[in-house]
Amino acid sequence: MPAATAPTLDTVFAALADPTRRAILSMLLEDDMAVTDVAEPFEMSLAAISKHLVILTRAGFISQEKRGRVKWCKLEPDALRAASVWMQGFGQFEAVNLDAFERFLAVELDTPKPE
Amino acid sequence: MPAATAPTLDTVFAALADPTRRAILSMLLEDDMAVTDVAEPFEMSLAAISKHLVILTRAGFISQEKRGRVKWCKLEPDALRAASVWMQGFGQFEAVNLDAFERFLAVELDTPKPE
DNA sequence: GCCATATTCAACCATCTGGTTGACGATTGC
DNA sequence: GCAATCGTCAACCAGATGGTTGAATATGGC
Repeated sequence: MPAATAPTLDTVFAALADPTRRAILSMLLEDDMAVTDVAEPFEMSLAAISKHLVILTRAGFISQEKRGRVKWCKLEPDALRAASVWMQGFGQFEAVNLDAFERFLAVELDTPKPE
Repeated sequence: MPAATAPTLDTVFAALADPTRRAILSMLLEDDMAVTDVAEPFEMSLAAISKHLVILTRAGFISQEKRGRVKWCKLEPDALRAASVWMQGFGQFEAVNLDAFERFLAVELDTPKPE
């Protein structure tokens, strides 16, 4: 389930503004993980990590699927696209930049995508 | 003066998480502006805008130069690079994505850059 | 059935954030 | 010189954020 409500740039950037959450995303880059395993390397309670995961889910960065009693967290890299596109808009200063990136996006945004 | 202390991903993303600040950046995309002019379209006090500009400055997104009694704000698009690079790391999932973006960055990051 | 494991919920707390107002310091123009 | 303009500072406030603990809810294994 990729985020109930369409994530806004607000929620997307706010989610990325916390080092713990960015670290979690990096961990999930390697493989899907159970909540308990995500929490293991951090020096904070499981409940705190659980909250971070809710925020990441609402921002659309991860999806969570419960199999048995463990809940698996999976990275959803598509969520970074909206933010990335917004940011790259500021590259317009250098003509080369926009040009190159538009070609890049032409390929990247090929897949149809609601919202 | 491009930010006294090197901006962290924390400050960069936090700066982008506010709609007012993103709107300010968009305005500055068109041209440099005085603080008063930046504040004009918003329904909040000048002091509030002044605070937002401090946050954007600390994040490295803008620089401010005082000429006479007017302080001019100028966009500094380089600041987006670190964040952009970090984000694109998550594109690694799709080989195409990384490939295209690395070519893109190869050109973009040509200019030498500390940190 | 029962105990252990996995995760969330609820209440609480300190701190950060984004806004306000009013006073203040610089600078300009007449 | 003096009034007006530009911008920040300081104090304050409400609400969000990031953490805690302890209880509650599934589920799995024996």
